[in-house]
Amino acid sequence: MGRGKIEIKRIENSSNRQVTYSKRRNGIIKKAKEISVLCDAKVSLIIYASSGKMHEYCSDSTTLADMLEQYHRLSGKRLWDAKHENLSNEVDRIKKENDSLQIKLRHLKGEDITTLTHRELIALEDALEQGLACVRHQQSEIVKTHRRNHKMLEEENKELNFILQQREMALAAENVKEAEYYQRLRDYSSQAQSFPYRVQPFQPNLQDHI
Amino acid sequence: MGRGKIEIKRIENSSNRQVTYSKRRNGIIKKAKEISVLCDAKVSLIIYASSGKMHEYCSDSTTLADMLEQYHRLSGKRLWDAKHENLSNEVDRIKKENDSLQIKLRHLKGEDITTLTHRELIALEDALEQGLACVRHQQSEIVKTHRRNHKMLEEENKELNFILQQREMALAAENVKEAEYYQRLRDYSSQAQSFPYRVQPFQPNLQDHI
DNA sequence: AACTATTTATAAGA
DNA sequence: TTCTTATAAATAGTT
Repeated sequence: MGRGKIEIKRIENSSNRQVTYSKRRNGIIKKAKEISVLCDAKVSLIIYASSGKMHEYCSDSTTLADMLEQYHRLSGKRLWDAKHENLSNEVDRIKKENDSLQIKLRHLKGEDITTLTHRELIALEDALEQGLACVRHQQSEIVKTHRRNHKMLEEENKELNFILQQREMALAAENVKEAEYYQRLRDYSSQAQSFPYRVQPFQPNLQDHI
Repeated sequence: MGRGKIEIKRIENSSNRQVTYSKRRNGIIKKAKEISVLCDAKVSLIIYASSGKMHEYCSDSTTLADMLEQYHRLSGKRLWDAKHENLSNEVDRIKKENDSLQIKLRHLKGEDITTLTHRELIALEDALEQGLACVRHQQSEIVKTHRRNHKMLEEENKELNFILQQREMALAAENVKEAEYYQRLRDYSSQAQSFPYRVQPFQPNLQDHI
């Protein structure tokens, strides 16, 4: 449709191709709009020019995501990447694992065991007994540790008490010395000014005991 | 383009709409093919009729999945993001649940319990004890059932044996009768041809005893 | 589904 | 790109 008929094959002239692309792209999008209005249809249209530029059209009544969702439902083909599929599979796998764990857990708690065989019950009993043994062993370990700690604290206490005592005794001795010194001082001063040399006041070195 | 101009608005006549849809759908798809050949473009076109039927076109040089991948690259919009995200979250959630179940299970088996507190160990011990109690109760139930079944079989056996005995006794009685009959027969024949009437041979009815 | 009068799209040119 | 216009193509209404 135009001044001359054209063959439907790649337009070799690049700028011609570009112009035709632009015109026909608009044409298609117009047609898409028209059919979606006239016939109540949903249309999704994505066009990439060879240049890489993208144009899209999607009917007002829907979204591209909706269209693809519906595509999946109708055709069964999943358009999105393998990742999605992988995730789906993983969810299923983990859910199954989860269920089996839940069942095991319930069995160990003694629930839902009426369907178990004699053999299974024996295995379960063994597991429970072993678990119980481990738990009790661990409890006794804790008690032992507590005792050990308690003992250590006690010894430390004793030692500290001993040191304290020593210091108190040292302090008492110093006090005695000091008392004697002041007594002597009083004795000298009662013998009047005749005392010929200056006496250094006593300075107990408390730093050693702090 | 047609016998008369039409306004671009929903065609109310249903069959008209259907016909127009069909014609224009073909038209668009033809246009899509043409532009993709003439201009080296990639086109993806999905159309849903209001009836729900789907038609699609995708340039030979590509696939719908490719188109969407490119769509994502060019527009940054992931069309299935929400779903993907949901699945991811679900995987994470279930994995966490799984881990916690695994840990609980290991604890019940007496593994990895060195980090537990005294309080936790006591709870664990209680759970194990209760589990063990349930399992043992179930075991005793099974034994009881077995015993009951055994008893029933024994009684059934006894009954069958009794019936068998009765039948053997009946059979023995028949045998005695038969022997007496043949003895009498021999006695008669030893008294020569004087016996005036024909004797029916004895036919024991064994059917009654089978 | 086929026909055809008419509208619409567009190729080529400016 | 955009406008113009001759012509090809699409299609609305009809059969």
